[in-house]
Amino acid sequence: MRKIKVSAEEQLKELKRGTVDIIPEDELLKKLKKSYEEDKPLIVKFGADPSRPDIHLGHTVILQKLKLLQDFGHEVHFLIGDFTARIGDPSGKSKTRPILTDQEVIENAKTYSQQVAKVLDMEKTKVDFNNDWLGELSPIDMIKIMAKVTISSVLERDDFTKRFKAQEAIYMHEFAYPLMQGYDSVAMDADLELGGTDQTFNLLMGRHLQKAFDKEPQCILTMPILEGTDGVQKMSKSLENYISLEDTPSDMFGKMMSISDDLMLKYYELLCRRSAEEVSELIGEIKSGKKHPMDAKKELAVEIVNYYHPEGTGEEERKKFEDRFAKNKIPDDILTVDVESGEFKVLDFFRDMEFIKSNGEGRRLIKQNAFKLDGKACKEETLDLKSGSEHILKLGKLRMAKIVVK
RNA sequence: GGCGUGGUUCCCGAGCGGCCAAAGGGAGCAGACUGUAAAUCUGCCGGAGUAUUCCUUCGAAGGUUCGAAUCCUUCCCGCGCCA
Repeated sequence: MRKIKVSAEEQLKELKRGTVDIIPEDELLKKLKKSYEEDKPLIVKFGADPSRPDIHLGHTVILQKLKLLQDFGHEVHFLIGDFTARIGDPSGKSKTRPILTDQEVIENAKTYSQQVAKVLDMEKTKVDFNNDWLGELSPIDMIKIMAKVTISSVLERDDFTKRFKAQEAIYMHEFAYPLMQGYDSVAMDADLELGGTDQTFNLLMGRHLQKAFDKEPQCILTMPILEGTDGVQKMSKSLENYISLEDTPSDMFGKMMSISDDLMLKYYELLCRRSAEEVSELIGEIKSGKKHPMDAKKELAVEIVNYYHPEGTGEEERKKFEDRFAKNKIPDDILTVDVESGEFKVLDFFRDMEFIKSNGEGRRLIKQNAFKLDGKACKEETLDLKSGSEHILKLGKLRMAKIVVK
């Protein structure tokens, strides 16, 4: 049975959707053609840093492309950078990132694959660890790799340029990072590597090193960086603007609804699974006012939730959301706590619930009318509770709990 | 190695002996307005207390002083120039 079923031209057309760059496009087409003719899958590389096992929607932009490649019959290699993780982080942000133990790396890799499985077909995915070959390199080998790359070319990397100009520290090992990552491509004989645009330099390094080691150079496909829920910075865990694949359905839905309309359009382009025509038509309708942006956003939220949770969850969440916010109903699954009757210290309760970090914060919120008792703003810090009664306590829009008085 | 310059609260960044829990901006939180959107406006934004008050904080440790983020000493770290 044929492995590669779709013609090279068609593959390329689909692959191009949403990409920023394919370097170089004609070369990729050639590879695709050859693979089609010989029925030999391309080796597709995607690297991941095992120190952050929480996958979010930003990652899925690329994962979906990988899935597409799998569907075409190509061989996706999911590379866990267990060696590079031990060198440290090149972003410069966190110098003191703890060095992972082997155990942790294995654990993280496991979690990683579990999450990736929500998009990729793991049966068809090869998981590689770069320590397998990088760990075998001798100092001489390392130096031989280094001899292939000039300082100025590394310094050209956007990230380094900025830090250099800003007079921030750059350490030697950070220079080594892209080299190691690039050498992975040599070791893997990668035909194509995917990454975000922020990875362009590292991806090109793979290409460069492959040439330097007399291998056929890989092509590169870059995807846009998805902005996080704040709409400005890239989606990342450390910026806390991310939507995790592990988020509960209601969190996922709520986070999707909190994005701006502009951002929603981008999300449509990069995250939804509809065809390019459908998306552009929808965008046209929104812009012309034919479709209300909120409806469009709800539809997208439903779609996303359904994809990462059981089918139908999205519709349920939509209903809950509408009840809760449009109709102002209290959700059925509200956090419920039994309390003693009599004197009730509101601040202590909110602290126990971890709604607030300090009493001062709680007092401020109360002063600002954020505390609602059974739907009405309340300024009291101490309540007198009668046994048998029930109350809904809200602090702002999202923090709420029901108390049942014994 | 020498010289210079800098390390401030979640981030950026003012302050350079008392009026400093420390300007301003960003982020965050709350309120108004909405579509739980964005934008905008308002308030808050180290901890404890109802509070005029106290405690902890300005790279680290000592010191000077009635009093230090601010001055001195040593140390640690960044950056630049020279070598």
